[in-house]
Amino acid sequence: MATIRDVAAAAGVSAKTVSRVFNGDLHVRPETRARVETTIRELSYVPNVLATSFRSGRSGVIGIAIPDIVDPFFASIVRAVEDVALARGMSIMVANLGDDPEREHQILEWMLSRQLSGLIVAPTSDDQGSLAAWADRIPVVFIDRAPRGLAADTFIQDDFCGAFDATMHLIGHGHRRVAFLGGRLALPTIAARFEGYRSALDESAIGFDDELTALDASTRESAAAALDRFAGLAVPPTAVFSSNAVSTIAMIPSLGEHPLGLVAFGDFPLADMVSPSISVIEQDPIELGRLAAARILDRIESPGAAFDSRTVLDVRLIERMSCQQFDTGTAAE
Amino acid sequence: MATIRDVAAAAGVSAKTVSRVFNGDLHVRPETRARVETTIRELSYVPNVLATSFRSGRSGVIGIAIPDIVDPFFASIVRAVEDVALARGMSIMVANLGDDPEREHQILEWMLSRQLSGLIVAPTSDDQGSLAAWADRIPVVFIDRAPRGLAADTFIQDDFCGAFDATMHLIGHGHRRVAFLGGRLALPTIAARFEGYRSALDESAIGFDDELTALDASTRESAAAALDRFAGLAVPPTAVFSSNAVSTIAMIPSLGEHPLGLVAFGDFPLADMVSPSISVIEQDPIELGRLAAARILDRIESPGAAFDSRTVLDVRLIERMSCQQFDTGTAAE
DNA sequence: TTGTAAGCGTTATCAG
DNA sequence: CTGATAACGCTTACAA
Repeated sequence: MATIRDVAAAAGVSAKTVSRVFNGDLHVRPETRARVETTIRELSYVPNVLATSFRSGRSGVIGIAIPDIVDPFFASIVRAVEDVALARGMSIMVANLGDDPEREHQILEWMLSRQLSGLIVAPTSDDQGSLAAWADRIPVVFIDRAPRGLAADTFIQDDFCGAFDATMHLIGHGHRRVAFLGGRLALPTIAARFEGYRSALDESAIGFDDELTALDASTRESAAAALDRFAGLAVPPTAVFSSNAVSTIAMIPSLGEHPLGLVAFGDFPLADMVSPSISVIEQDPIELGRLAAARILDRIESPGAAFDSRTVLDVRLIERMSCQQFDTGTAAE
Repeated sequence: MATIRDVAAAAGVSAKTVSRVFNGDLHVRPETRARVETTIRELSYVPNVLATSFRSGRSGVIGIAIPDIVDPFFASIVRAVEDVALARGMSIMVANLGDDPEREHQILEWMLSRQLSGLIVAPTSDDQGSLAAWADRIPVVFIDRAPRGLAADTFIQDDFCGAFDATMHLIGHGHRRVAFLGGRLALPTIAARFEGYRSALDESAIGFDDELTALDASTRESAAAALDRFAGLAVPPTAVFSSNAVSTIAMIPSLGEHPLGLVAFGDFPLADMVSPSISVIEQDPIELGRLAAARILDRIESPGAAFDSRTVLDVRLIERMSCQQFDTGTAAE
């Protein structure tokens, strides 16, 4: 491994000159530059990234912490971030937070102690106040889930409106008993979707019924139990709004036994291929990732511009068949 | 940010002593140790990782390069690797290779120049000879796809037998015309599966028919075109062996129009929920990831033990409904 | 335009 | 048991 000094010696210049050539400094005589460049190639010199980042105090690494890389939604975000980062000469470090706030805390501390140049987080805990100390040292951007206890750039989608539209759509199909399925209300996304759901109910003069809410539905078993409970109610629901893709996927096996109307938040692979095909609120993880990455990069390049913006991406309903299940025939229009 | 010297000054010792305390060196008087530890806590001193890794020449980062993080198979591998790495105090750096050999080359060079402690690769190109120079400097482990032009630890699954069993299973259901769908034969996995498929044909005294192979089926459009072509054949196939999950998922929409028997390599979410449910050869990405990570860590800790092993994980057939489609009734047993 | 010297934070070496 | 010193490879000030 040739060092900058090896190159300098071989080219008969000082280390600083080699450094200048490598960093495109203009104040180098063309012939000197040419000579150094030749030597660099001959010795196949590659700067030691460890030394460079140590010296500069910046690692050139963007951290991205998400609940679960196996979820295609977050995987798409990660890929979008990687594309943007790579194009600007940075690399990414991925961390899976899971859904344990304690683990989140440990992992974020761990990542941050690695002198990241920036951090993108989709948090799982309900308070990010502990990041405040870090946030004014390095750029932190939140994605998909807004931070609590901390002001920072945030890129989310319109959870409220998406849920509102989804619920309204079911109501438009004549449903009066619409259940809410899945998700932890401690998450800002789920909380906003819950609000959207309730607003749609209010708007339609349908009272909210506590019994029609089932939060634990992340596995096939728990989703089945939730639908069973619904079926046992005095006045069972005829439709369900599923608040997240994990719950939607978990409930699919039970849909045969419980043919409920359904609109779900979050598209997923094969949503159009199961029967019935699932009507969904479509998000745009790639755009979300791109925007967050671009913002992080901007903040890294101009640390002065510390402003906290909130960008809300629109979502849209993709109508498939599941919303027509059990259609009571009293469509709104 | 307190440095080691701040702690040393505050505790009235030298930097080296603080270093010793931090690294659990035994040659420190208990009272000195106690004093230093107190100071460390008071100043909330955290060693600068950049400096440490610069000094040691090792980054403490394991690179993991895969074709596509959005593919749940590779996402599971990444997560397993992360779990193992984190438990041993290392972090991971993920890179998406795509399916462009040129991009693979650039990205691997890029990663390697970052002084990784180790690298796990599922390569996309057909020659990894260019990694040889790196491979004897840092541990490199291949996963899912065996390397070519280079000897290194490898963790793969039994592609040949999986494909053989899948094809045999279809033949057992009475099929005599079994097509092969999807995948780039340049990949060692697909090549081995193709061999398995042909061997099953041979074993059953069914001639291989070139026309029953359709490699381009990674999108819904191309998969549909492939099945259309099959249907137009003089003697069309009655069943298909799909060599990879991407092609399987791509062909699902066409299955309605072309009700072929099907066994597919690679399980995927909702494979049991589409109709017909898809019989698959199940792999174990988590075990694959765990093994590869453990090996990398071992190699990092004992660089001397440079041996090249090849571990082949078993796969197994999960029978669902798609293999019975178009059943000709002449079951083998 | 080019070079010199100093130092980023940590740890290995060698004294004491 | 503890400390001074040097060194890792690079870049920033400051000179020349």
